[in-house]
Amino acid sequence: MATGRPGRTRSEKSWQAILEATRDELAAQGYDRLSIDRIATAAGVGKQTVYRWYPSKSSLVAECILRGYVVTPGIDILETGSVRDDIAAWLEAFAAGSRSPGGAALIRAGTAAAAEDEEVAARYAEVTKKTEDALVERLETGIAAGQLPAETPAATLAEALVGALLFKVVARQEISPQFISDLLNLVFTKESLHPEESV
Amino acid sequence: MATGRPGRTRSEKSWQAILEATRDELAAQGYDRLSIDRIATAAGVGKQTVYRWYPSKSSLVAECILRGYVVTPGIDILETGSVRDDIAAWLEAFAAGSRSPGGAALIRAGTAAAAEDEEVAARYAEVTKKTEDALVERLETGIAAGQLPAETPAATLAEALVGALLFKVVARQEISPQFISDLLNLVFTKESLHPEESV
Amino acid sequence: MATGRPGRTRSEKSWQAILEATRDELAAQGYDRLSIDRIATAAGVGKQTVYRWYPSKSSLVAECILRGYVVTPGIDILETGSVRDDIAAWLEAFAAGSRSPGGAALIRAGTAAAAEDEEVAARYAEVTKKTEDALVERLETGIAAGQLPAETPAATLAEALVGALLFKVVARQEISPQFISDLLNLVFTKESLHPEESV
Amino acid sequence: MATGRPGRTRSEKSWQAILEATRDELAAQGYDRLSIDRIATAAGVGKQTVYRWYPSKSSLVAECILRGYVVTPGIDILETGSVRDDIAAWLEAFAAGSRSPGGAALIRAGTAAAAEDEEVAARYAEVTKKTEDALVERLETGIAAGQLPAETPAATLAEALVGALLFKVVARQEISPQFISDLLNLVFTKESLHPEESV
DNA sequence: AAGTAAACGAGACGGTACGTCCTGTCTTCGC
DNA sequence: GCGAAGACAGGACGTACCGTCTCGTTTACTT
Repeated sequence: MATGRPGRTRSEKSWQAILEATRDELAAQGYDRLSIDRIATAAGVGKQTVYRWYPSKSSLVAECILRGYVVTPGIDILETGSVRDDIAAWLEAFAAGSRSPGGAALIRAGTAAAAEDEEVAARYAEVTKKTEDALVERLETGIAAGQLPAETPAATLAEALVGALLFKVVARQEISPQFISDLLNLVFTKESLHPEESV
Repeated sequence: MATGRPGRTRSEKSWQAILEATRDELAAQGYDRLSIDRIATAAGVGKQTVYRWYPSKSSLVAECILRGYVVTPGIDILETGSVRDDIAAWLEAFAAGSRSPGGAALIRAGTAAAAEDEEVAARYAEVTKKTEDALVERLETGIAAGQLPAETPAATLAEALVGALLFKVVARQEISPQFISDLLNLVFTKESLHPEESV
Repeated sequence: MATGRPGRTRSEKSWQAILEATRDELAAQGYDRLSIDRIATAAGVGKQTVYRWYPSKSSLVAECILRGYVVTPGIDILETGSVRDDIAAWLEAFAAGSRSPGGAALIRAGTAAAAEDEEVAARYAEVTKKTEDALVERLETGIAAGQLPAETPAATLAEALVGALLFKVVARQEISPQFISDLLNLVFTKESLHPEESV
Repeated sequence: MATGRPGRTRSEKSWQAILEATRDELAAQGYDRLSIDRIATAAGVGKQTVYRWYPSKSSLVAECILRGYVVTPGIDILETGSVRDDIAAWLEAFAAGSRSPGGAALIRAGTAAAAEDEEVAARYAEVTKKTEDALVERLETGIAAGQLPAETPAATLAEALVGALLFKVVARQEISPQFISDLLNLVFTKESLHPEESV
């Protein structure tokens, strides 16, 4: 695979080691305690190599987020026939992820990074958008199946759900079964077309 | 104001100058670019004075947040008779606040701080809780007035609304009238007791 | 010992540790392999403390030289009655110093530093001047005693002697007894008033 | 010009460009601020090509010195009949060289390099030796002509003269006509066989 | 003419050191 | 005795070079 450019080709291996080290540091230390020195050492790489790939701490983190190393609120949403069940499964999957060892730490670090830096925010939004799109798709199937009111604003609903969950993680509150159940009740109101509901 | 102790009393003025300088730095630089050195200089205060009041960057920011210097999603919620109108007014007030010059920057800095530090997260939750409580109160008045279903989980709804809004700010997306309108439609479903709504 | 200035007083101890560490590094590594990092670590001092005292590697070395940590071609010149014997003793003392473990290394490092940096050169000249002055004083006593021609240009002679010796050290050549003896014969020529000479 | 070996022949042009770039850097920056990177770039050459010719900064400088790019204290010594006049001419030529723009800078850089590195010192000594040999030759002619005492130690005298001059350059002092005149008076004492001298 | 191999320019690699900034602590003076 | 001023040890920053190691290309010698 010729590059056409002179000089040694950039090391794919170093690049991956950098991203992995960054993820580990993010989970262990959070965003503002990240140290490029430490990342480079952990990755077995010169500091200059880190800077050759990414000009700043924030763009490095942005890349990690974009590549799903950090915030991946599970894109896979089931399609079992019941929208409510599928959304419930997704909520529980997210809650489970946020309870895993580094899970919440990574989400918090990523959110902090997004809150502090415009570029990171853009990547963060890109990634959450994917989840929201998957949610929207499932919600619209539900609308088509008559399981949700026709005028449900799916995109906004998806955004609100993601926001609510991330907020819980940032505020360091547990995403309890009760919370999930309440959210479901809000989305699928009594008046909705899914009358068998109970908390 | 005699303290009964010998020696010079701690300067209230210094203390305020510190908090104000911190707020300004937070708005201008964000959380991880905060510098105690700069804060002390800007406040015209010795570094030790800062540390005398607050043992760390995070607890200083925690205090700023707690005292409403940073994230204040307007606690005052109207009671005009229509829950929907009152919630709409609150949403719009928040949106307006997030569009003001330092408004979004402060919210983002505070959120980043909360995401990175447990103590800050606790204060952050304390502050958002006040807003949520006010929302809950208004929602329950609405329920009592029959403007919302009896089984509406007010606390969770309040949390989700706050989360959704903060997420928009972090992701650097505008809180559009459409978004607000959609949120209202989600809360006050067509089948709800407020049928005259339209986007 | 009041300084009149606020703030912590500069640590005399740190300062001495820095100079000693510098001297050790100079002897061990030479001038251009000096590392401020290493000096600071060896002195048990923060790098900033080094820079607070000296703005650059060269001014640090300049100070070391000036304080006699580096090039001290023995100022003490005897006054036994015979100029020739006294100068011979001094030459031999210098030769001995240049043969001691770190002796030659320090002289070379200091000379390299002087050759590369104007400020160091000034201090270097200051120090060698002291030796030259002592030599001149002794030579003039000798002239007065009729042991040297009246018109001997003592200052230039002193400078030439110092230069010749330093050159030998830089060129990494031994200062042999023969060389010393030859120098003496040049200064105290056969025609001079010290007729008992033999190589 | 067949080499008998396969592969591209080493580029004479690159080699010269390297030496010239090194000399320019030495004159402009001194020895310890030399940068192989900069030399390679200035010479329009890959860094590896520099290292192919010379394994280190010091051996590169050693070569420059040896090839007379750096320290050339003028070998050509006249033979007019008067030793004193010829030595005087040489001293003045050296003084003139040390006053030329890059002249003193190159001498200082070379001396610094010699003081810091054994290999460079060896080449430096080789080059100064040539000058000393030429001086010795002229001095011995003078001795034979009866213009200097028979027992004059020519080699040591030559070494001392070179050392005295280089020391002046390193110490950044001008080689004044007075200094030259004094040196001559020392070598050719009043009692010597050239009595018509006066300052 | 095709093949082999060394040297070329370019430039990325793992590292070390730079000089600056900041942290949290300690110390000295002035109010 | 508090508070500003500021020095302290320590650690991270982003940059500059070190000497090495590929790249793709050019040039010479060998088949």
